[in-house]
Amino acid sequence: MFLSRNTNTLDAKGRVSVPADFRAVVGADLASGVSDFDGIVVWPSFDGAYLEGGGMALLRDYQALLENMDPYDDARIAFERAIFAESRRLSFDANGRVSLPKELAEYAELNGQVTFIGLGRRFEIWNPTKYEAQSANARRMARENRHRLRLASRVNAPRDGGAS
Amino acid sequence: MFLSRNTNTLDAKGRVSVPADFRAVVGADLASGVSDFDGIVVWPSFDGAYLEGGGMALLRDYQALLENMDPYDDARIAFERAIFAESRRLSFDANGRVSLPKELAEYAELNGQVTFIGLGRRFEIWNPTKYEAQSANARRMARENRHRLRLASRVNAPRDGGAS
DNA sequence: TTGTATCCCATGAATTCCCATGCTATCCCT
DNA sequence: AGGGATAGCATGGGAATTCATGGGATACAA
Repeated sequence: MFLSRNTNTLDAKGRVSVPADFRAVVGADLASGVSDFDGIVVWPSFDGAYLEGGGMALLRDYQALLENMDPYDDARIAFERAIFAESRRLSFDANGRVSLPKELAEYAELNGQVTFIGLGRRFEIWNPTKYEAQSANARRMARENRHRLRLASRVNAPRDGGAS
Repeated sequence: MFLSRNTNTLDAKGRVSVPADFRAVVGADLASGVSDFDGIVVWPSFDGAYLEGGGMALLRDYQALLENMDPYDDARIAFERAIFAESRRLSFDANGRVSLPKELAEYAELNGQVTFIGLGRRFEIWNPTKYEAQSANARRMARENRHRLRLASRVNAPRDGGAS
């Protein structure tokens, strides 16, 4: 599970260290045979100027999701083009860095510093300054909506689960 | 289940012993295969100057809750950013300590002593002095709302019957 | 050549690991 | 029940390892 937020430097050669925690996540997939690729997969978000990424396991999940949609559903085709076609495999070097293709860095307006954001099954890569605003906003909104963060009871799960 | 209140010292290296009871809780998850991580996960509360935490099992529960929401629901994104992105995996050393990242200690204004508060499925980490005021307040409010503390009847009542 | 991508090695800082200690609660034996 | 041994827990400090980062060398393509 990708957790935590981590800012690393993007050097002149376009390399950036992937946080060790993140490497451990995809490393576990590799060890357990879920994946055969020692690295991450990254693509430009279709929702803003940042990148999305994950391990091969995530891509498999998206593949399964899309294969359950109608083959000629326009949305399915659009997702395939926006995610699979735009994504790049970035493999780790001996020190746990990847080299970020220029197009991706430009798309997300990355220079100097980049922030990795763990979001559970996937992660995002942001320009640190751009993420600041997002983060402050998220905290405020999380606080306002905190009544919706109600875990189902583990013992006798009630029917409604009701955020009312 | 995380129970009781426990104050331990935060040393110069930022280490603090996790109460043995708490370690037993996450240890059980580990042994039963619910989790594969021997430690706790901690993040800054978005509701005050204290930390929230739990085991990986808790995070999975939150993940399940969030993945049932619309992927682009603003509240879902806010929770993901406020919890997953801000949380840190803290693994136990051989003596059951974790090292608390500086940002988290600063956020909760922790120095010298920290108080772990067991709250069932999750726990909180407070500056002991700050928690005092909170605690008195909680007792008063619990008293005012005592009529609402009505247990649901259990379908298969166990034999112990025990008003202990 | 020039730019680009990989691989290898070096380094400082931060983190983790390991061992030792005092204290307390528990157990066991008489 | 006394009293001593024992094990678990919280804490301190030093050593070793990992992590992020910079730079040089090498290979390949434009």
